[in-house]
Amino acid sequence: MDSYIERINSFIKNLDKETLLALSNISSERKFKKGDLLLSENEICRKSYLILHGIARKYYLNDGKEVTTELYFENDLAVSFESYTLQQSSKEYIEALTDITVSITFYEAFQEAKIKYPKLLALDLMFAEYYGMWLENRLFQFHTMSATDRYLDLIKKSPHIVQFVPLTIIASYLGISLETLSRIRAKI
Amino acid sequence: MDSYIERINSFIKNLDKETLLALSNISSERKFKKGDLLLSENEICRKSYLILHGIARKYYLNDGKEVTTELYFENDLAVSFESYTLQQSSKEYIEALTDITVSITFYEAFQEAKIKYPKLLALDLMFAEYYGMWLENRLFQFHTMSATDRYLDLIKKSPHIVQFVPLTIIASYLGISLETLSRIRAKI
DNA sequence: CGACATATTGAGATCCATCAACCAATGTGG
DNA sequence: CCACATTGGTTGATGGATCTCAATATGTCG
Repeated sequence: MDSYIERINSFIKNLDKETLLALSNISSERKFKKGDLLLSENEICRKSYLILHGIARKYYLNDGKEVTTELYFENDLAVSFESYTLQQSSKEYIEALTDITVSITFYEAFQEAKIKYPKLLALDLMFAEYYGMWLENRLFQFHTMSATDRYLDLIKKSPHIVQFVPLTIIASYLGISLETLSRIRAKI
Repeated sequence: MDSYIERINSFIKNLDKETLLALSNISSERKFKKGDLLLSENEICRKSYLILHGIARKYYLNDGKEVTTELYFENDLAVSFESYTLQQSSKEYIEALTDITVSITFYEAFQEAKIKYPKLLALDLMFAEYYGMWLENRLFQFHTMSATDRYLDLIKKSPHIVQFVPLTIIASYLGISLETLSRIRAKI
């Protein structure tokens, strides 16, 4: 499943020049400061953000508490999936955890480009498929693994996460309390 | 999000005749008996199954225990997503919970048809998007809700499930033990 | 009817959340 | 440069949710 990202990247690299140009024509670079919100609740997610540099996260509020749903690093694509897909108001926030640089593509422009360049449609499908597999894997973890095992799996597969992301956020990403995470770490 | 299914159905209805014909040309109907496996672990999922009548489920084995990941009813599309997408061997089983009738479409034929008929590519994307949103919602439930709340949500949104699916399977679908589910039901 | 799958109920153990106190590092205004 | 606030993390005590094991009940089907 991990190699699917490589397949996507090689698909992008091998796009014809025309399609690549069309894609770059509807994308633009921008910087955000640590703490900035790229998307807020109740906004419609009209842009996708390709993280070029830095770290970001997606979260929602549940009973006033932040629940982190995804952490973004270099080359990750950040969107609030449901809000973006349905162009409806978002339940989620996207926040810069460090100063970041992103490549922004507008939903509307991408939709139009997909009609003209079917390869972009295929690319969109690949992104959706990758996200689906990623979600399935995450669901598997919640369905079958203990808090400790989820943490161990995280540091095994993504050791960089623990280096750069506060434990408070990691705990919420893993669906456990900060205190439990602290105790898990103490035991290892 | 629920209305997205309607959008997909109306998209299908409004397909041009040529595309519809192409689609029906690569599909065929078949019946399975209760208990039959449509897909086994270690097989590659080379077909998608549109449930025309009856009930099915998808599950995997974890420590020898069945973990149900999805329940299928009329008009649901059954595949092992990762196995189907990557054409790699499956970790999951698909099983008929009653006698069922399905419409089968082969992966290979559909891939070819998508190239010739870009609207099928768009349709494939819609299915993937719908599945992604469904997974996000399920993840939300595991991330934030108690066993009781997950059960209440299930009977609210899908009362038919409880009528036709054994509690053992519902418990595993909800990620709780059969005993806990039994106690939850007793309390209501 | 017997046999096997399915569901209920009880008792005890375990995992994890919550509440509260405390600590360390960092940053800021005076 | 200090005093103090803020943020992030640790540790302890306790309770609740849920699991596991075991016994029993109910249902279903040949």
